[in-house]
Amino acid sequence: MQGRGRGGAHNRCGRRINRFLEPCLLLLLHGEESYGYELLESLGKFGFNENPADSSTIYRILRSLENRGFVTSRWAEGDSGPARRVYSLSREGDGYLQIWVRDLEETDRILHRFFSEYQNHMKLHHSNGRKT
Amino acid sequence: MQGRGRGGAHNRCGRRINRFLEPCLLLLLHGEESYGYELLESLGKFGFNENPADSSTIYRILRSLENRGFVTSRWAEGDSGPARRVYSLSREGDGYLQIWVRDLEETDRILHRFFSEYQNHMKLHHSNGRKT
DNA sequence: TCATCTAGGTGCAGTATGCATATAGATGAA
DNA sequence: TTCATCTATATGCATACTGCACCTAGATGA
Repeated sequence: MQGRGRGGAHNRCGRRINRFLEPCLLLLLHGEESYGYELLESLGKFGFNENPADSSTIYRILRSLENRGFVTSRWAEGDSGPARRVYSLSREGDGYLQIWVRDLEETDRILHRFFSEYQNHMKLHHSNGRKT
Repeated sequence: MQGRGRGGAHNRCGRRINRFLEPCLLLLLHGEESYGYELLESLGKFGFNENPADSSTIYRILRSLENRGFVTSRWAEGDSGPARRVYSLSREGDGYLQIWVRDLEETDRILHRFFSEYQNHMKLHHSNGRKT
């Protein structure tokens, strides 16, 4: 992304899979608006059922996305329970999701480069007669 | 890993690809000792040539690995230049690398789950007649 | 009345990390 | 000798990320 002052864990190397919840939320909001509490449950489909996300993280990411103009929010009454802050993806958010997808594809390539290096090294190392 | 007090970006969800340099360094040290400055250059083979790691990060990860007993270090004179702190992988470090590999394989699965969800959603969404 | 569920949020502390900078030995050119 | 440069390690700072604890508050039903 654009101009930060300094510092922080953005993305030089270190290919952020931290902040991975962000693209998941963007995808969930793509084409269908939703709210924090519901999104929290919807995240299960991405595979971290056993390690569910912390609600505070979800709410903070949603507010951060709104501050950057990638989603908009409004208060809405539900069929039951307290009012909900309902989020919608903006055009900019749609573009940001595309950027995330390309970024994650690059992460995937780097990950596979690591696996390749690992397997190659272990094969050579094993033929050197070491039991690991 | 074992007992941290609280806080911190470890690995509930958020599957740390942050700290990704750590397994890369462990793999580089597997079977061949080396030192920070050399490791920094060797990291190129993992694919972040255009986005090289910051040396301070490398040195800090190495010290952290040593504090946790995954590597040991000694000072050594090289053929030229200042003395080097040479690191060797310990038995525990070898086990830690295995843990990292399994962890990254899980990251890979989650990443592909995301791609799958993305492609599936976009296919359905497209047939709904939206131009995105 | 009261426990519980739904819903959103803040404060704190610890971790992670890029950038700037410091230190210092080695090397070779001016 | 002096000085720039390369090699090598390290620290300080600011920012970002995030799990846990905790808070507020409406809705619901026993």
